[in-house]
Amino acid sequence: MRTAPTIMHLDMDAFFASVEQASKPSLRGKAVVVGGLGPRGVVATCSYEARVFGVHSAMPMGQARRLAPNAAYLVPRFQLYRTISEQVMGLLRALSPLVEPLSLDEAFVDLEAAGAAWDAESARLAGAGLRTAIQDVTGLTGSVGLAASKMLAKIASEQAKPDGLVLIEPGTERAMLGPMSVRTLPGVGPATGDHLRRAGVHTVGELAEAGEDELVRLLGKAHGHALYAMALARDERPVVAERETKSVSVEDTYDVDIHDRVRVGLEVQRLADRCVGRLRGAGLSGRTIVLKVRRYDFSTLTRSETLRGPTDDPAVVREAALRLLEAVDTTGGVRLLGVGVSGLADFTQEDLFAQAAGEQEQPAQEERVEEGVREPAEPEERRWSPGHDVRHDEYGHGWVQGSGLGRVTVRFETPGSEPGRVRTFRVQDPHLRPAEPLPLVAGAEGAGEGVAGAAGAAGAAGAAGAAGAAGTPDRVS
DNA sequence: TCTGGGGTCCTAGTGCCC
DNA sequence: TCTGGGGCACTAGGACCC
Repeated sequence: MRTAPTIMHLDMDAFFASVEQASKPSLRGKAVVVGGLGPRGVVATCSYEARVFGVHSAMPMGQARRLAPNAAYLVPRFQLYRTISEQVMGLLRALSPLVEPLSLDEAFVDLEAAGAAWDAESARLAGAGLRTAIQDVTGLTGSVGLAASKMLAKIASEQAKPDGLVLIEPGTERAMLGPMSVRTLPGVGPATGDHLRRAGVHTVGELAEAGEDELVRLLGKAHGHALYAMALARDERPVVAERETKSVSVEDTYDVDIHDRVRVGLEVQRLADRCVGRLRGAGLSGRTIVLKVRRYDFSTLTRSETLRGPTDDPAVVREAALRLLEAVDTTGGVRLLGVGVSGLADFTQEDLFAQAAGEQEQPAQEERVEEGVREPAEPEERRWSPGHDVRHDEYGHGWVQGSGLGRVTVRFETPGSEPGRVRTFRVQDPHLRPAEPLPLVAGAEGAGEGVAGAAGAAGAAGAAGAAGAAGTPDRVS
């Protein structure tokens, strides 16, 4: 392990919710919950204001609504988050070529690799500079952890949240870790935590005292060795810039359990097509087809089949997935279906079977799937998702606050404006159209088209708290 | 109250080959 | 010829992460 704290972990604060607050002035300082809004949705992220009520990630949305009934509930806008994430990753890469993204809002950076830092002081300066740059470019805050290993840098950034910087001085690690809960360590979730607790191990210090042999006996070889090393603050994993994708999958949870076997089959084919679309988009093919079924009682099973060679042929994947489905009992209903491909290669080598199957190939597009299985088609029923941007011919740029009963409620404001007013329209109003998100900071590029009206710095303190998240419409057009 | 979606990694059982 | 063991591929499931 290195002797200077030159590994950095960046974690954007409540990322999805913060992006929504930055783009919607009326939500700043308010409880914001982002996640699936259907009957089986869960919370993806929520603002710190919502966490005060006990709301947290992975919580069922119904429970969140009971805890924070006045919060703003929005669906995720992944395309926008990806755009902002790319801006942040660009800032990291300007610091060092060795950047390891973990997700849209997290990354490790090896500061030593490019000479960006060599000791505690230079690392702290680099971290502080990065936080300022992120704020300038995106208007958002991120927390930075600096330490001599990835594990410790991640723990440090967790301690730094929200909007802070923590540096763990080399030599102090074990004393710091000792009293912490075992759940602090990466890889210790509810199951392992419970397992350890039953064995009388609660803290990282007790984990180290238990000894390697005991941990291997309790948790298995790989996990036991890894956890013992972490308990001693030993972590030699390097920052890896390029990671190969190992599998590609898509899955859907249905609002209501599906009982009809024919419908299940159609859904599996639709998922197979979507999965192949992703696979092809990434220039990949794969050998192993995986079907995932979650039944009415939440029991989950997977079935897989390995082909003779990698494929990206939708017909081949569809047929394999349907063969796997034949061996699954779906009586009682299914709540989730998924199709995945693993054993990936960056080439396609269709074998004879695949070619034979290709002779009766059908188009990969989802349009192939029969009606009645899919979402209602536009434009008969225009759908206005909460949180999505819109433009009105007369009132300009805004976002959907809610819709129902043939009405859609829109708040007209932009990232740089004061909190805006709410108006309600008919869902079919010809003057209202979906719009691209505006940049969070005036002048920042790439967050969408049409920067008009986005003047002024995002995050302006004066904008916070001036309007309720669920304001009453003041006009119906 | 009732549990998303997209991943990675590990373990254990089984069958096959040498 | 029989048996055992190692190595490997495959399959299924579980835990964990964001």
